[in-house]
Amino acid sequence: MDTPRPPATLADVAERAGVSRQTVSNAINNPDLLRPDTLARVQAAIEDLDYTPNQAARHLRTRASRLIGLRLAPAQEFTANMAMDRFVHALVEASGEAGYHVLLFSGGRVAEGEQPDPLAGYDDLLRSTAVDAFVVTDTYLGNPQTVALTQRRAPFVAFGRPWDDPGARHPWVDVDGAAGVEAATEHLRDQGHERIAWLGWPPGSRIGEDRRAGWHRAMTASGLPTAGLEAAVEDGVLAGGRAAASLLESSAPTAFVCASDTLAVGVLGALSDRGLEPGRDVGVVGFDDSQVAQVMGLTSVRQPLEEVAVHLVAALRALMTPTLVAETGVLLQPRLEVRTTSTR
Amino acid sequence: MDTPRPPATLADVAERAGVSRQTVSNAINNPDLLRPDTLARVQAAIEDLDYTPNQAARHLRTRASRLIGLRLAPAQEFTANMAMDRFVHALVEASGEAGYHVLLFSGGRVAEGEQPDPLAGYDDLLRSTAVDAFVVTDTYLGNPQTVALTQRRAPFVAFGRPWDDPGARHPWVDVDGAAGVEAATEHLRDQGHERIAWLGWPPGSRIGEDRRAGWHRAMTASGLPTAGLEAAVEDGVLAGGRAAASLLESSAPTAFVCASDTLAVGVLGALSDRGLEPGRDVGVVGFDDSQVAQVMGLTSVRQPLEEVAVHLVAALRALMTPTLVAETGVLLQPRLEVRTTSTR
DNA sequence: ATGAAAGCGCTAACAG
DNA sequence: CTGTTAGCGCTTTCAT
Repeated sequence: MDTPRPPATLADVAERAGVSRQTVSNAINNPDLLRPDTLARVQAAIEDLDYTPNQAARHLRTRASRLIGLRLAPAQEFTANMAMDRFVHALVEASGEAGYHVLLFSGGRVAEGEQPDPLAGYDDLLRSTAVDAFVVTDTYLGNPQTVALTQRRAPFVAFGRPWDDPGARHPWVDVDGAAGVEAATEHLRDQGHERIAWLGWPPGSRIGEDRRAGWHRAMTASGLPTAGLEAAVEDGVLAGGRAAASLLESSAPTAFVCASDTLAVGVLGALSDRGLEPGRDVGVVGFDDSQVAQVMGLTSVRQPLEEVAVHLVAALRALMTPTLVAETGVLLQPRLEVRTTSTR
Repeated sequence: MDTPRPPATLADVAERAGVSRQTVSNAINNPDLLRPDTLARVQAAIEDLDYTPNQAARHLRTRASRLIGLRLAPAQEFTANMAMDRFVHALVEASGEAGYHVLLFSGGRVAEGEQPDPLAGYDDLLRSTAVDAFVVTDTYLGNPQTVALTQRRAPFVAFGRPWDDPGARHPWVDVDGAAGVEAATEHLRDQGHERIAWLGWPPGSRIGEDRRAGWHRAMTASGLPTAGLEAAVEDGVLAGGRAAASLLESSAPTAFVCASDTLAVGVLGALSDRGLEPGRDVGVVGFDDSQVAQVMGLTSVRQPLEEVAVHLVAALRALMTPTLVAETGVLLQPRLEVRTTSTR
């Protein structure tokens, strides 16, 4: 019990079971090739010896590590990080079910004043056969890495549409932000609101434009006015608060749909300054269903990250199984998490 | 450019450089063994061929994967998850600097009505040589896994003190919660508060008791009253709000120190219900410096997770380097992040 | 300072 | 259905 005996190997099991090493290997990887009684004998030996295959040896032989690489963004990139935690969880879970583990690596230190190298880390991991494939998450940056990875013939799937690259061939999974915002807007309309404002980001963010489109679509479809009812500011509580104050001043909206929970929190602050109560007086909806939203009772659009992860893993498996062919694009629907800031 | 040429191997490099394979290996792992000119020639060949050592082969030979295992807790365990995101980031960063990657695995699905197996996943990863060591984070559960891992002679370090196990021999790193809360309490006292209430968790959580001790220590040291100025409730916004309301009613505190940001948000709600302004009227301090605190302007005790990660990795390296000997315990000081809810 | 030989533990390919 | 042979790419002896 106290001797750190080296772990059993295939050969040990084979000897104990009175079969060849190959048969043990088959017992593990292709059980149906064995006669039931042989199989049972081998399994008993495995049990007795507490045998677990050595991954390194298996990897060397099969040229597969059963590891999926995920790069953690170096800094807080815009707003997407709010949900990163949940996404990582979901991915680990989904990968685990498929027999994969998730290997985290960092974007690498960014030297002062230098552009972060979007490819840092990928290359080494790939060529050193440390991972079998990647999940790329920050495609909204203009996805320089997706084209680079494609060039390198690296197997990868993206969480996020290839917005700027209509020729992209890689599998991707994304969430329909526009539909989410549309549903949020309709929800506010159903609560009796007519002057529903959009608080979004400055132009240039495809995700931001997509979300705004959802608001605009819902408003025009319902015959509601949009003129003067929108503002675009950097993601931040203060900026959101100021923009909300100014909108309240200029165009008297009775509800706000926001591109992020952060902006929505800013709106909440502006309301509080004016003695207005969220929900009863003014409806507010955020985006991402972050911890902030959950804790503050903020109605928010929630991305189905668990589902995203499952689809990503499925695509990955398809990618790595020559006989399977992966869907190239999957668009998932978010859900509106209704809380107190949008109901009277 | 288009041919997916197989990656170069050591032999390729050796041939190109006109040396033996062993020399190339030395060039990489023990450069000082080579004559400068040979070294340069080998390095040029490596460059030309874009060579990266095959990890699987290296792992098999050296019996080390340069992977650190981190288990993601199955569910939302109490309050600690608020900071998990930041911690994972920090660990990935610190590991990367030391040439390690982080392998994430899940606690495994917990069958309906069953106890989650605290050891699920560890065993296989270890024996299959998939990881070299583990970082264990949820020691506050009564750390069943630390003893189990110790028995199995698995190299691991813990984020969290071995509260219930004075005989524990494994390295650990923790944050001095008591000192953090003490500093928070003193900060409120310095702001002129005398009736400072403690809003904590029900007994039974060592972390909770530790934090409470910090408040109590600061109060008695300053000769301030504590009687009737505390409440213990489950972690939650609603529970925190109710407890705060009841304390305000019964003992008129002018400030609250809370065991978590969640509880502090509850206090904020209770204040708002009464038309009291956080900071000006009543001081409020939370714990963890979560996104919620940052977004709401909540003063909070911030754990130095980056530093924790660095120490954990250092301990891990010591553990795996026979010549080095690791410190068994490191206690780090948190920092008070002062925002608007505690200043007038 | 450099090279030759051996083998880590496994599985693919082929025989029987 | 089972066994034999070979070798994945690397590093650790041990010679030179």
